[in-house]
Amino acid sequence: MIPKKPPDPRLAFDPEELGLSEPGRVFYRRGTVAVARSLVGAYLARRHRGRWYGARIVETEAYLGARDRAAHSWGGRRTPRVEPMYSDGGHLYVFLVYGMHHCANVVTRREGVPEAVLLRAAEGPEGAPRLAAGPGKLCSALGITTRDNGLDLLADAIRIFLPGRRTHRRLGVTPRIGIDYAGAARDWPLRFYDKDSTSVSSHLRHGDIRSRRE
DNA sequence: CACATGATCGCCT
DNA sequence: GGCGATCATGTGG
Repeated sequence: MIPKKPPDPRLAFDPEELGLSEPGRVFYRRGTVAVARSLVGAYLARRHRGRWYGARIVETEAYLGARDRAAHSWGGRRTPRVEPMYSDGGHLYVFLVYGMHHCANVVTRREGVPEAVLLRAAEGPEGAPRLAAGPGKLCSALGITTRDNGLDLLADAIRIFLPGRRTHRRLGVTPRIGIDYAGAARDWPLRFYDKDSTSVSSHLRHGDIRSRRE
């Protein structure tokens, strides 16, 4: 069989040592904005050849299904590519953009409600600087490709781990990136990020949003 | 630092 | 046939 693309060895980590735990299905079935906020500070992890590799998520975006012009499922579009967005909360939706970069999404809500959270950036340990600072780089660092499309985050080799309670985190909110075509939805405040992380994606790193004029 | 551009291909119209 | 839920590199100020 064809070997999967391996994760970057610098992302090796131990969920138990960090005191992390996995959420249940109900976590993912909540409102998409709530899930997007909760995932900032959580860990995206992959089991590869008996070891865990993972990175702490520092930036996410919510995509609100049929009513959201920026979402692939806008207007209820249901094509083979988008199909995983219609699955039950807690599944993975991976797609290819610009012919070369992959983007990973966590599906939310119930089966039939096509909403998801785009994982835009994550950070590894010291020594892996900005390895996953962008949606394409995040997938590249963990070796996530369309082969992983549709995986169940509660059963398969890609998982989400939540940090312990009282974990410090300052959450920033802005409009989403790269969706200027989306009409009014362009300005919805659906991007969430860790204000104290240096690994957010490169567009707005040194501060706030650029002015958006029509 | 602020743009501009090229690479590259699956998906949708 | 056109265009992205991107990124690295190159130009100019």
